[in-house]
Amino acid sequence: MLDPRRLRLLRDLARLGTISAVADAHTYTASAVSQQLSALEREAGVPLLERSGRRVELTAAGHVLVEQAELVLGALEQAAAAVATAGSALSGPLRIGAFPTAVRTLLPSALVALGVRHPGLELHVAELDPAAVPDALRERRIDVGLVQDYDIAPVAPDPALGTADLLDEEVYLAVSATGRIRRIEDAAAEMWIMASPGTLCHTAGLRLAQSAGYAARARHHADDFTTVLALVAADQGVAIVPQLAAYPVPDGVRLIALDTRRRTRVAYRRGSAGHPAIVAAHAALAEAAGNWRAGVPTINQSPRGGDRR
Amino acid sequence: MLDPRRLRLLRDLARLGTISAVADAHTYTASAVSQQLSALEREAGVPLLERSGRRVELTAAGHVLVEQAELVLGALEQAAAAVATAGSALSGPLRIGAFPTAVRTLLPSALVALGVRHPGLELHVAELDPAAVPDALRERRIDVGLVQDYDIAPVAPDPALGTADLLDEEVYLAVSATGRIRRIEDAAAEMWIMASPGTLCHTAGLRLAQSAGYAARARHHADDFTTVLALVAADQGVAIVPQLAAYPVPDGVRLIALDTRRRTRVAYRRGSAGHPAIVAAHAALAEAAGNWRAGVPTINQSPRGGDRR
DNA sequence: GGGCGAGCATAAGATGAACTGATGCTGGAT
DNA sequence: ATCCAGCATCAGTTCATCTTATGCTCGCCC
Repeated sequence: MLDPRRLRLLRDLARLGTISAVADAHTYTASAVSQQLSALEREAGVPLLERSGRRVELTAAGHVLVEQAELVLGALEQAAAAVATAGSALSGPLRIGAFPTAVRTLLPSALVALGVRHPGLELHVAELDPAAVPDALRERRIDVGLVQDYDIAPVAPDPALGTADLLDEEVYLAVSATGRIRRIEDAAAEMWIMASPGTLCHTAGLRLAQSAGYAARARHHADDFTTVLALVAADQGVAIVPQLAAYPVPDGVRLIALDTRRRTRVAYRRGSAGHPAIVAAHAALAEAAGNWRAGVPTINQSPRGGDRR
Repeated sequence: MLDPRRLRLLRDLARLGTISAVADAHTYTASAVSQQLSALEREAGVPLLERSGRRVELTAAGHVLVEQAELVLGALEQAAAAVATAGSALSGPLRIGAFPTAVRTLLPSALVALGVRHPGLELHVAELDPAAVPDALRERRIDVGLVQDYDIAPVAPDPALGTADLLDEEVYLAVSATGRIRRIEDAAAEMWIMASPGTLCHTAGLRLAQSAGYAARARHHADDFTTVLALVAADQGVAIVPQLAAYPVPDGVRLIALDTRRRTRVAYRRGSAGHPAIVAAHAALAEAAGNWRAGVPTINQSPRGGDRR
């Protein structure tokens, strides 16, 4: 009988490309992964890997088994969800991964709500960039995460995940309150405060500037929007800031509405949508998002923006 | 992540009723099964069992998980079949369970064919009564088995198995060549040589006598048809004998065609129909059955029998 | 071409999980 | 009341998984 833990390793090898990368992802040594995959080959009765230079590649049979592995792992997720639904009370760990702004703004009240409604749950929250959420879910480091996309930086859906809508936000150019900038086009000569390269915020910033006809000149990199806004207030540059991070607007900062929006979704492993802990987490987060939405203004004046509202 | 070996134990507990029976079926101790099921409860996060007198019963959540377990186990079988199909050559064990007459008549040539076509296969044959085949497949003691039913003793399909047609045989009353019996109705006063109670042959024999208006008087029990026919030839009684076991007809034995047939099917775990080893085994057995069919006569004269041919 | 590091496979050992055997408790049948 | 069935738990044994060490091949860069 094929072992699901080994199937996961094979699946992740197909995705990550090297045994070392899989070992890192699972906090194992490469040796452990190598031996487990050899054991899987013996179980399967056919070669699944072949040496290719320093690396290994999947054989045709290996690729077939990766596809089947997704079905098996999905069935296991569904089984776990079904049995949790049938149980009378939620218990056990629930690991939530969220980006820093959400941890600051949404998670406090969501955790309180979850703790009151389901005292048996062990709640764990970790800060995690949305781009890292799919891997963390796949590798079972978290059970629920937050993923995002911007109009101007769309993200393809990941087939291993299910998602549910949480937030749809305006996006602003944050500028000094004493400056003369009226539109993003006026910020060509400004210094930009950007997120770390590789993050979606960074990509979105680059593309927004490009849409306005120039390449953003990055002077600072900061991922924490509280820090970003403090720099803007101190006249150290301009920055792209989503709605969730913009309020309360610090003194010295003015917001200019932009022609894009950011969407945030709750993500979980496909098959686990019905798991009551996932359902509960989504409900608590949605409630927190609703409360947040009720407390912040909307400043987008564009006809397109209006249509969206 | 739920462990499939534990899911199998839970599934088998639902079917067998006690932890001791599951332990016997898996050649484990009850203690090992108890501990593994406790571990499954911890994995699942809900109680799956509750004490009921000396025994345990499944909770509602336990029943839900048993249903899900069948899906998971089926997905694993499919994965194994798919990867075996993708491999270039068959290798590994193939365990075939067959009733003694089939082992004697069909298996020799089937094994030769398999050995020639797939030298990487490790072939294992065990004698196994058709009534025991479903459990043996479920418990992975065998990979392919032979199951049967008679018109007069139908057997409900087992949802955990897939099957494929192999043989459709005549059924005879074997009597002494020197006797005066012409029909089964004439055998009311005869001593019967019957199979062991609990076997399908035994049940079919009882029912055939009942259909002829009397209760068969069992004097001997024997499961080996070679022995049965020797006893008939020695005038020790009459017996129900299927076509596969009847030929070559020993001296001193006469066959009377009966108004029922026996069907034999190749059985395997559901989901594993596409496994090339199963495909190969079925093909080899079907070929052997075809060869056997070409070498034996048919003596059934009844219109209904003729229709069937 | 040589040196260095990446990447993997294998062997030996350490650690954790699965299984056995012993024990004690509850229950069901006689 | 007695005996045996059935299970849960504990302690010990056995087996599986993971780590560490080692050696090999490959690929990149100087």
